[in-house]
Amino acid sequence: MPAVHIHNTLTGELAEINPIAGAAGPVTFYTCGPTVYDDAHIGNFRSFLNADILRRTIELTGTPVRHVMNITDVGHMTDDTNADGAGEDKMAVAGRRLLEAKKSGKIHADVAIDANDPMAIADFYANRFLEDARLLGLKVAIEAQSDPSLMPRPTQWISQMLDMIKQLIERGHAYVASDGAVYFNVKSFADYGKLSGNTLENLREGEGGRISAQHQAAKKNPGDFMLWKPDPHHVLKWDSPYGAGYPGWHLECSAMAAGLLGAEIDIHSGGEDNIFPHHECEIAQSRCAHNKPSFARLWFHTRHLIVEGEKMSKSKGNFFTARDLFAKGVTPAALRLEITRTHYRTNANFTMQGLADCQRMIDRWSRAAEALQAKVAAGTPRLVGGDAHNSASAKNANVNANANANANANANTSANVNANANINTNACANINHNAPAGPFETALPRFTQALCEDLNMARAIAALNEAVAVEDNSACAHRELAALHKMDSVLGVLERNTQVATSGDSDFEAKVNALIEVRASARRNKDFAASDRARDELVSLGVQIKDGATGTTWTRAVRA
RNA sequence: GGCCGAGUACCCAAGUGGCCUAAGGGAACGGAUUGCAAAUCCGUGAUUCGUGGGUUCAAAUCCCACCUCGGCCUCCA
Repeated sequence: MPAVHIHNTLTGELAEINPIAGAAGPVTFYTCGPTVYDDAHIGNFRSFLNADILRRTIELTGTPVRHVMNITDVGHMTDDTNADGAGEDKMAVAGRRLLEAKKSGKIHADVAIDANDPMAIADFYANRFLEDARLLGLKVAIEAQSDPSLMPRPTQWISQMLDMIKQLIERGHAYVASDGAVYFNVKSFADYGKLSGNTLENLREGEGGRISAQHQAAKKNPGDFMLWKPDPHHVLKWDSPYGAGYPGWHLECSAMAAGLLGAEIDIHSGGEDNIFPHHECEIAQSRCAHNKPSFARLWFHTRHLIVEGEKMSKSKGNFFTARDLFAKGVTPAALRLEITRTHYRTNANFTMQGLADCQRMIDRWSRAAEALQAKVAAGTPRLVGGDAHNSASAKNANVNANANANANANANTSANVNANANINTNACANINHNAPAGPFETALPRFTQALCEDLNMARAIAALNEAVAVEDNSACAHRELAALHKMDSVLGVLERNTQVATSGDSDFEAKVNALIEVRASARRNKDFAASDRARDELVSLGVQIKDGATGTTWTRAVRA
């Protein structure tokens, strides 16, 4: 198995992933998740899904991963000029927006939520986020259903944050300033700036226009950042030795990563905008509080997504949320592929055309999977040795394929296949070990290699596409299907290539099915004028029909 | 102003010194199929890599300048 190599923001070089826990893993991986004061947009999801692709790639090479992603339910400050201190909590702003959304009908008025309760707002959006994330195949969100600790929320970690502050003060890295707030002293940490390439000199005071003079005056150095803000009137506050208030937002990830993964971790990921200040500050806090030579060994940052060639930002309002797109009829699979297929360190250009391109690719892969499935079910593979072929094995084809996909890391040599056969004695009963490797088995090592080289998705996808274009009946369908599933274990699209149901679908479905029946009977009677009328009507309803060997199927056409 | 990325066909996008007269996908066009379509299948497609110089036997790839776009410089994935 090739080792995974990833560009490390901290060193600027390609680094091999060598788990702290040893070669057998697990790799400890922390991802900065969303702040749930609004629905996550596709740019957010690009960062989360790239982390998911990395995690699945590591798993593809046989190393388990312990992946943690926070859901931030503490409001970060919204007032730009007071980013280091006061300002309105985002949850309070979200509450107002919720009320407006209800008024305008964007959110059903009967959604029971108290817009004045920040925790209720956070819960509301966290649940919507988790729905979207699971639809998109974000593995950590799926795992969190059985182990919620994998997606921690900072409001549950306040005491650990206070412990860290205490440590930092005791070790001389933090101080209580004249304004009552606790700050981290950046001059006490020599490596401050190493991640972002910023030197304290280059961080010219106030250049971003977001530091208030009032707070600057209280700090020892202009670059010092807040660890605790006493504010007895804030919407969210906790007791502390420094007065009732709330923690500095960089602290939450440090505390949760340490608590759930360890004081030193293998990988930490986020969007490129997290590099500075968020991750720079995390490194400073974590290393100083825990007295360790490193925090995360490897920093993985995804560049931003642009939309139809233009910059996307919340303030401009030209962004899509995942659910916007699902409502238009975009499949989760197509969205997942569209926002992960471009290399994570380049700005990806999201387009509706690109979404359609991805859909066509996925549809073709799905057909290939179905064709292989059918061959497996039909017992097509030439059998070697004994009574392997029976109906039970055909019935289990699906299960078998998945079992193989998981166990069969490198199906290139017969030795490997035999090893797997021993593991899955029954499951592999009708595998033909003597058949030559088919196109998918041949593509798998190329696919894996491409991903191991800094997640080269384009090359991995090309390897798969080239395999799909080749028909090879001499290969064992079982093994071919396993190889295809193995590739999809990273891409994660085959399982979610269906449109998300919207409310009111059942009436619509009945109407569509009726029209399809009208058209079918008109065609049987060779009344083509009538059948074309029915077809036109279906098109105007936004329905796309496909005439297949077994009848007519339909999907909602994707609206622009 | 400082630091950091990127510009490859109509679109998305690999390739970072010779296997490049540039991968893969989509669009378009031609063919097969279809009552006609859609879907599907097959085929065609950049002598050229933002612009101008330079280095080299050899450049999309290295160097210099310029243009354009994006990110960070204490809200942001």
